[in-house]
Amino acid sequence: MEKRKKKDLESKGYKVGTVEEFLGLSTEESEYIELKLALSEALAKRRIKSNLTQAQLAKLLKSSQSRVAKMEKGDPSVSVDLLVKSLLAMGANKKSIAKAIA
Amino acid sequence: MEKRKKKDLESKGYKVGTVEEFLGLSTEESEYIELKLALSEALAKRRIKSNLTQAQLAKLLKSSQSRVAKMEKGDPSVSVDLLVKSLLAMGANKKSIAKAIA
DNA sequence: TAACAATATGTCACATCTGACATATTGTTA
DNA sequence: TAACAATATGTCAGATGTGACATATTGTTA
Repeated sequence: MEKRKKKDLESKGYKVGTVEEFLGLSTEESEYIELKLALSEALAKRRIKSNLTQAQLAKLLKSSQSRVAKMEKGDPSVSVDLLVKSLLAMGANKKSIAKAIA
Repeated sequence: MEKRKKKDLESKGYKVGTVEEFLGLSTEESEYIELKLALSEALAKRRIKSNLTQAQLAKLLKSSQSRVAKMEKGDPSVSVDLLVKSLLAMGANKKSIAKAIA
């Protein structure tokens, strides 16, 4: 946000900061969430590109449609492990995963 | 391995191939293991650089010395999640993690 | 080489993740 | 807008991961 606007808002009593500050997240927590989200998105993209439905991908992964949906949404119940394994199962490699994260 | 030597060994009845072939791992599995190992090593490096013992790092992470040892060894009982969270807790960010993996 | 510090290994109770199912919500197409 | 396909959400029993502890092994220093 530009400084001008920030001052304006603050003068009107708004507290202005980053999303992390607003939600009370440490950079550590927000980095973790962002990393997970990056993997989620990479997974969804790959699936779309492969013209698969969540149900079809689920079968491929020996999982379920509902879990795939949660993976793609970055649901808290989904681990980074599962995301990584799923990406690898779809043909990704370390390098492409690194790229997705960075 | 150079082709010459490979032929030699094969002529003597050895089966020569990659480690993955030898262990019967799919590329998917071996990529996963390599990725985990990369994170393990990154963690150990960071700890050494910070002049911490495993016990000290454990305290920092609210974990235990034995778990830190397992993390650094890439023990199967350790998840990628834990490795990532630990790295972030030590000051790493997405970018540095991506770099470690790639 | 004895004493100590650091790291490694095995085990387990408790916590978190997972696939599966049911069901709700949101597209899509006739 | 009805019928259908795809995605999303809630729940739970069983699977897997976790910190903690005990103890073994490996380094280090006197």
